[in-house]
Amino acid sequence: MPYAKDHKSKTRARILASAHRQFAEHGYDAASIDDIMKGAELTRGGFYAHFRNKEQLFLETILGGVVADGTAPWASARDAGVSEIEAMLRSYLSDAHIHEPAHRCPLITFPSEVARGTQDLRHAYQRVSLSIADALRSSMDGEDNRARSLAVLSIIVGASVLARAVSDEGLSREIRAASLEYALAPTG
Amino acid sequence: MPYAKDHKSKTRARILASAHRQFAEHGYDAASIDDIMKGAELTRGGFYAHFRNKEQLFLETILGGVVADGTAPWASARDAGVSEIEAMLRSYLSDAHIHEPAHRCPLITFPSEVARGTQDLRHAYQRVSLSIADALRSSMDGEDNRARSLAVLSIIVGASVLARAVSDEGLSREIRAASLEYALAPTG
DNA sequence: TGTACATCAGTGAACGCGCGTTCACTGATGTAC
DNA sequence: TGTACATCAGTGAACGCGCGTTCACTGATGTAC
Repeated sequence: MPYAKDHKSKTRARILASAHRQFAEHGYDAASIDDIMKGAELTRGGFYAHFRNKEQLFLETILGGVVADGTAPWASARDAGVSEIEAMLRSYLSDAHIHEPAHRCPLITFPSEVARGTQDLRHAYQRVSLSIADALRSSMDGEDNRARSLAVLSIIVGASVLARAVSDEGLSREIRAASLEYALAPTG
Repeated sequence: MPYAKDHKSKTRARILASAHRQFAEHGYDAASIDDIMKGAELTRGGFYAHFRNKEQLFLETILGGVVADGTAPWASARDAGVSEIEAMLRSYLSDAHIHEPAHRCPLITFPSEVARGTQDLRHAYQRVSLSIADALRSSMDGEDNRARSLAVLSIIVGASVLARAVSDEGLSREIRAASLEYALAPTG
């Protein structure tokens, strides 16, 4: 047993973290394995000892978002004086989350890539979607909230996608504010 | 004057149409100028007589969506027995629009590419966003609907993005149905 | 009406480049004695 | 405690390939006479 037994898994995690950054910033095609490995302080050849190929790395990058992580913007949160659901939505739509270069949530960082991708990729994206919808749902009042949680997920995903792709920061904020209000409004 | 005077502009339009198809199906990076030109029944060298480079072609592809087009899914429409806004939302979220390979609306076809793109690209995306929001707004009852039109735009964009990227067709429909209902619900 | 010509849209070979992936190797390190 | 060894994570040159872009050219066509 050369090397400690968690040595390889730690290296693998470093590659995944670097991959997330590179994919988020440049997109799937434009992020190169060379740059990803450099970001993990390794050289390109070592990549294939950890992942089958680039496609599998991307899939794991997306699935990484589903891992329980208390700092994720869709994690349960509670600010002073606002409901749990409001705190989650505000965090998800915050300037910090929208403009972070290595965007946390795969749903709004890789929508085009996944829509054009393999069934495996879409399956991973679906898992993340349902996981976030469940997190939203469990912080909503009332019962039988499945439909409402999916609609609210649509709102925050749409608002985030638009907010990031629009050129005017004022409009970006306006879209998020209008969407937040709409998402929180009671429906009959 | 060799060639009729609309000859070049017709060729240009053919290239744009082919580009939209290729970009929508494969994404910006994976769509090659070679394939785009083949789709317009031309060869690669001729491209640069029509467009400065690939980037400019992409920008014009996105702006093409803003052009008045009665057949666009966000165009004014009226089905029997439903309000104008409901007809528009149903059309936008229909199976036909969501699963069309050469997806019509640039907002849901190129979100990742634009978010990572140049200011010019985001400006074009913003113009399309506002144009569709205006179309929604003008078919809404009541006044001062700017905020509501932006929120509804977020819902249909988010629902479409999720619906296309998810692996299960049943979930895709469920997301769209829940989002449609939420978008049409009166808010207070 | 028929022909020579000038124009310029379109051709296709060529360019340099960076990509994903492979592979023979190197060398750091835990274990056995 | 000290040393030789086997292991295997990581290296980096090399591969074939397709990309965006350039450019010298070809040849179809409207116009002038």
